Amino acid sequence: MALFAEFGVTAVSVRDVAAAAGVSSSLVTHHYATKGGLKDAADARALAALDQVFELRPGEDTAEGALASMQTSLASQLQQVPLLMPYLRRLLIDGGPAAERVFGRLLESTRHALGQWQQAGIMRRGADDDVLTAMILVNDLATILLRDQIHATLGFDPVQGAGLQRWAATALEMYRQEIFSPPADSEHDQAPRSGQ
Amino acid sequence: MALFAEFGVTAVSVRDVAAAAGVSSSLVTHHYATKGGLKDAADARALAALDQVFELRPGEDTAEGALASMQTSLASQLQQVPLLMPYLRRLLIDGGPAAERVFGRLLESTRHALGQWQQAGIMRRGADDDVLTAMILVNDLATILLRDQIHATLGFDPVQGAGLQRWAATALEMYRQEIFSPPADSEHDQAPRSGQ
DNA sequence: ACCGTGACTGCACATTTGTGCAATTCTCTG
DNA sequence: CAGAGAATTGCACAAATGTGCAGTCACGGT
Repeated sequence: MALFAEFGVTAVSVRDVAAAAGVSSSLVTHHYATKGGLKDAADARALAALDQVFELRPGEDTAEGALASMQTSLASQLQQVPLLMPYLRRLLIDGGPAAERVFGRLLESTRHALGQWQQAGIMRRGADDDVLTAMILVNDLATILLRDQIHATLGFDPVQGAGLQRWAATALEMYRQEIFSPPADSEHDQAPRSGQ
Repeated sequence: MALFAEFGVTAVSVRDVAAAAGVSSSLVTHHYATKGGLKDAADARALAALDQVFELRPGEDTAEGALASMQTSLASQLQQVPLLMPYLRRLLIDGGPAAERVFGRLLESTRHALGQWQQAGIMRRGADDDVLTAMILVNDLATILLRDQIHATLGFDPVQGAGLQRWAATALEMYRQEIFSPPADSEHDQAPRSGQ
């Protein structure tokens, strides 16, 4: 998974995988039959891990404490399973059925969370909620996809440690302006809104 | 460039390129010496096209009419040079010096545009403007990177025709809430802000 | 003690791929 | 029209790669 994620499937040979695992290349083909089988197994492992991640969600996204943007929750949860984040990146990049499946699932999870936030009154309704949901998800995923570029130009890693805090704070600031309710501690003047 | 963009450099052989061009593989190596030379030439061509795109910008981004989000302007300008958008996608995905260079240039262009908008008073200042600038750029690029996934799940192409209009409208709606000044035709109540 | 099953390996083979080289054809110029 | 230089090609070769096959070794159940 590490090799596939970093260099792409086609750029990695079965012998590379075998060498990284400290075994012979024959053993790899013995277990997974073909290279495609190996790729399928890696995809299945990633999808299973993602499923497990999503199982945890419904319990925690009712309170306002979970409001700290999809970026924070998604990135931190992915952090718990090493290799999953770079592999998810490669999965989305390479496209195909697995990518559509995982993207669809992420979209569904995002839709669910946003729906709860809207019902709780901490998020307003958009004019085009389907597109808005996808856009928020896409914005979050973009941080993963362009992680290296952001790191290289801004000087910090946006999905880890202090860099994540800084990036998430800006995302939160961006979303809080009317998409989410203005924060009470804002230095801007407040005004009643049509929402509630 | 089309083959590199769609399948990645390693997945495309020199013979593939030659076949697509209707010539022998020897001619390709004759002109570009090695496969790396071919890749470098393709990169140079893409970077030159991008440079040309950015030359046009300073003249038009003073008026409020140019406010229609970086997404619209970037995507529509890339549209004028076919192959550039998918190639830019592959460039950013594969990483490397060329990717850093083009990302840095895009970031500089974004910074310039946002600075002018802030000076014109149609955009407020953020708490962390460096990060906010990068985030806006990254959000726009994400539309290109995840184009296929968005298309597959939402049912329309977010970077072309009517789909672009719909996607850009949502982006504009998202950004207009306080990041840009609230539009005058908003149905929400208005309030004075500390900005100006 | 026997043996079947699975982990594991070395070897081989056909195909692909990058690259070099000699030869041929095309094109433009003096 | 002749020839120089570029365009273009066929061929070859070594390295890499996916895949198949026979065989060895460890181990748990009967």
